[in-house]
Amino acid sequence: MQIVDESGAKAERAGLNERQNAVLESALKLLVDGGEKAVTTAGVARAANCSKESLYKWFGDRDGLLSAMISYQAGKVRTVEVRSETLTADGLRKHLAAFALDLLDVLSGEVSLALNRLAIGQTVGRTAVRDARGAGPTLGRLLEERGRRQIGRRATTLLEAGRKAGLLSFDDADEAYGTLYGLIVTDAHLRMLLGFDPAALKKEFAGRAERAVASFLTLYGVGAMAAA
Amino acid sequence: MQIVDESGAKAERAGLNERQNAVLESALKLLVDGGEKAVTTAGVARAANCSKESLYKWFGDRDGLLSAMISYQAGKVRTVEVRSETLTADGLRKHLAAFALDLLDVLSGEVSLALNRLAIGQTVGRTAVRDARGAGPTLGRLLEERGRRQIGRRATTLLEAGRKAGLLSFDDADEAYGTLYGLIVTDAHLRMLLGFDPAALKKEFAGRAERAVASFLTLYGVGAMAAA
DNA sequence: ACAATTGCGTACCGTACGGTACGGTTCGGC
DNA sequence: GCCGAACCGTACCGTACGGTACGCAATTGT
Repeated sequence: MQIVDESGAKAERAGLNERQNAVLESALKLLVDGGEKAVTTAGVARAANCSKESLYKWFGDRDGLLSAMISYQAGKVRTVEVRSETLTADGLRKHLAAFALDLLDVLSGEVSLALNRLAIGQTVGRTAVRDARGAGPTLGRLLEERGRRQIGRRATTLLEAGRKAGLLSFDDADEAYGTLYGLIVTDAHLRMLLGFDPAALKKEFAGRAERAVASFLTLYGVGAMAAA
Repeated sequence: MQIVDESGAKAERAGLNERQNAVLESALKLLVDGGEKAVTTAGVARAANCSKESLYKWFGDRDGLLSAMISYQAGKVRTVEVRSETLTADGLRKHLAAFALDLLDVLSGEVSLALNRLAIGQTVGRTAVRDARGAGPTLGRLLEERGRRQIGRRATTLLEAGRKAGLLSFDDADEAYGTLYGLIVTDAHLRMLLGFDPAALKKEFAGRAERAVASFLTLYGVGAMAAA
């Protein structure tokens, strides 16, 4: 396989060319509406109009394919940086609300749910089914580092900005973020992973986000900020 | 709630005799340290010293076996009723702290984690892999109803008692419970499901529970109760 | 125009698993 | 002492999947 020039329009994520991304897209589609068992090498090859041999050449292994799917999807998530100065009380509240909605949106996404199910299904004990070969990091680790970490960074920087602006008060930003996360998500994520219809929960998202932010500000807000 | 060991004489849960419970115990052991793929009919039969034919006679199906495993394990969880009268401020705080610790304990249990992984792994979209035959409710539903529901009931009755005693203030008990759950668990459950070592998290349980209860009381406590 | 690379389609192999069938054995009732 | 039921151990069958090999078309470089 040769490395094609990177100037090709878009994508080219992580050294994968356009064709391979298309394959991953097909594989993700299969995963979303068929579960892990639907992601067979033959099935992916058929769905993507490529040969199994190419799959193995590109991804080395079924596990390699699965890992690539996670990395590929994670690469799609864009975090929006927040400008730390000019942070008013109402601005912070709005930013927090927006974050809450984004978080719920991401977590309830079909692809996200499918990938989480995949990674969890591969997990056993505190490691994961380890292939004979080296087989890089666990799928769970991969998902956590590429997914949750990114979102967490965005949140903590926002919280730090709030503290610098004298609007929030806390010792440990990570702990505060943990609280915020818990208030927003509660057990909705797990229930969706278990099959609860996301559509039914999505209707509550707005209210849920609002209440979570209100509670969070009650706990960590300074002065007027803490008023419900 | 506590995990009781009913190995003595009785049990006979849900129409299953002692022998079959022993088989389920073996199957759970296999699941815990081998993941779903380790629970093969032949493997269970070998581990339990029974024949495959008996497995099929008793549980009808591999899915039936998996369902029985969930039901069986869920039957072990006993919820401790709380006496609603004579509820002092400090008593409520203690009860909440105890609940928080119990919740974290249950969720971090190896068997619980393995079963959650199993149910999640079987889930696809908003349903689950549906067997040819009727095949009762989804494993995810089963797990949610027999596990989470029970714990939730205990919590909500405790919260109701607190409200009746004039110590707490909220409109919707379920919503308040959701907040409590989120404050306690945050994303610890998901991370453990993804393979994060529970032992590493268990050290924080005490502190985490305490902080969660304090935050909860700040949000929902009445008067002196709300003081950290 | 020719050679080489790439990749598709398909056929193939070994294995592992779900599910069934069968012979032998234990155990309780009569 | 005999009978039937329950059950164990094992062998067996069909299938599906991961992974590899091969033949042939298309594309690319020279």
